[in-house]
Amino acid sequence: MDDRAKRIVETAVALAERDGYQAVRLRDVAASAQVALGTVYKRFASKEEILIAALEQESEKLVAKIGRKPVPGDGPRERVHFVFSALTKGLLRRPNLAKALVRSLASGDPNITERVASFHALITAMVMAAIRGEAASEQAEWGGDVDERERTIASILQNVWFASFVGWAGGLHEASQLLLDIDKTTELLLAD
Amino acid sequence: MDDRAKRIVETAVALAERDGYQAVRLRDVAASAQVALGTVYKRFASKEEILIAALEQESEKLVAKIGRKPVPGDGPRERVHFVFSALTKGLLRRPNLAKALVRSLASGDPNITERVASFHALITAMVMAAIRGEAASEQAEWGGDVDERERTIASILQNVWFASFVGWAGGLHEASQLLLDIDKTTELLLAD
DNA sequence: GGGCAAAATAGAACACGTTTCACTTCTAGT
DNA sequence: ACTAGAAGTGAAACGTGTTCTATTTTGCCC
Repeated sequence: MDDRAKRIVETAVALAERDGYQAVRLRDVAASAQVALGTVYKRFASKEEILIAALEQESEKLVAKIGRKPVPGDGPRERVHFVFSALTKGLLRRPNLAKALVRSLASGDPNITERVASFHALITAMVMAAIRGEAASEQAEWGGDVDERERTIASILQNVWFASFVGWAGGLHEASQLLLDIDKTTELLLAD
Repeated sequence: MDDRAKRIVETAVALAERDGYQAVRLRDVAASAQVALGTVYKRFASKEEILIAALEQESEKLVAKIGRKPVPGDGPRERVHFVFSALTKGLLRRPNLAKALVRSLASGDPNITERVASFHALITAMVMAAIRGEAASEQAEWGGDVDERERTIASILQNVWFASFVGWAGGLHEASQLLLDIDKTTELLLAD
């Protein structure tokens, strides 16, 4: 990502953080990033793509924070709780930004399908690492020997978290519900 | 809902069915429903509200089809499968419409929060009925004696289905994945 | 340091959701 | 029937995502 693209994404993040999705007006983004509107569209095909790039940037930061070391905690449940707690807190520190990013994730825009899939895969991988008590970055080293049951459980947890996240973003419930949902699910799916 | 409102929603459904969310242009809706644009906005606050009204109409039809009789099937798993299968097939019969409706469900628009919550509650209630082998419409008769564990399981299944539905709408996977996700989840959560 | 292709720019223009407004038609109560 | 207020209409206008174009600037090769 070149310099201008970085400025564009950072500006979009700043605007979303302050006032949410609708505040990311591309004319404002361009002006604030000291770039012409045409340049924005040379780098990004749409507003959604800018926000997905922002999501990628933010998730890299989160992974850097919590994905390096083996997940702490005495059992799978505790470790899964830890990962989702860190993820959720990390994102909800800036709720307006978080809502804007979820909105892009759930937009259904066919042009960002691959990147949405990558995000989901990233979360699933982190959850699998948590179940096993490994560091998420070890994922790359695995052979093909992933336990199918663990993958399924991780995927369910990822789906529950995502659905609950969308629900929070839409005002269905408080942020605390996110972890409640995850905890209830792990209680039924994982040994202590 | 008065006559004009009905025509508006029906027109929106027809347009979404043919060409998806973006094809529901409100000027076209108004023209096709033989109504002025101002009248559309007197009935509905936004495009999202029209589509949510369409979702309510469609889910009523689905409930009428599958919610009247006790859910068929020999065990909770089979019955849950039946309900989600019917729901999914019913919606995916018109994929463009289904995508448009999911998009509204996941839009995060704060003005439709209550109706999104109602939809989720409806699905959850149907799943609980399926677990118990009852008819969903019996729900109203229940006292307060809902089994907390069953409610939790139903809610998890609802979340998984919704997340998978959003994934399908965004091109992440085929429609068949929806039922696979549900079946894998019930295998882990419910006795046969 | 001149020339050229690629990139960037300013700004107009377009599409569509949404709002507004001036005017007309209904409808209910008398 | 008459009238006041509600509802509907048609058209214009605005905001913002997106596209387009003519012009300028930049980076690079000789």
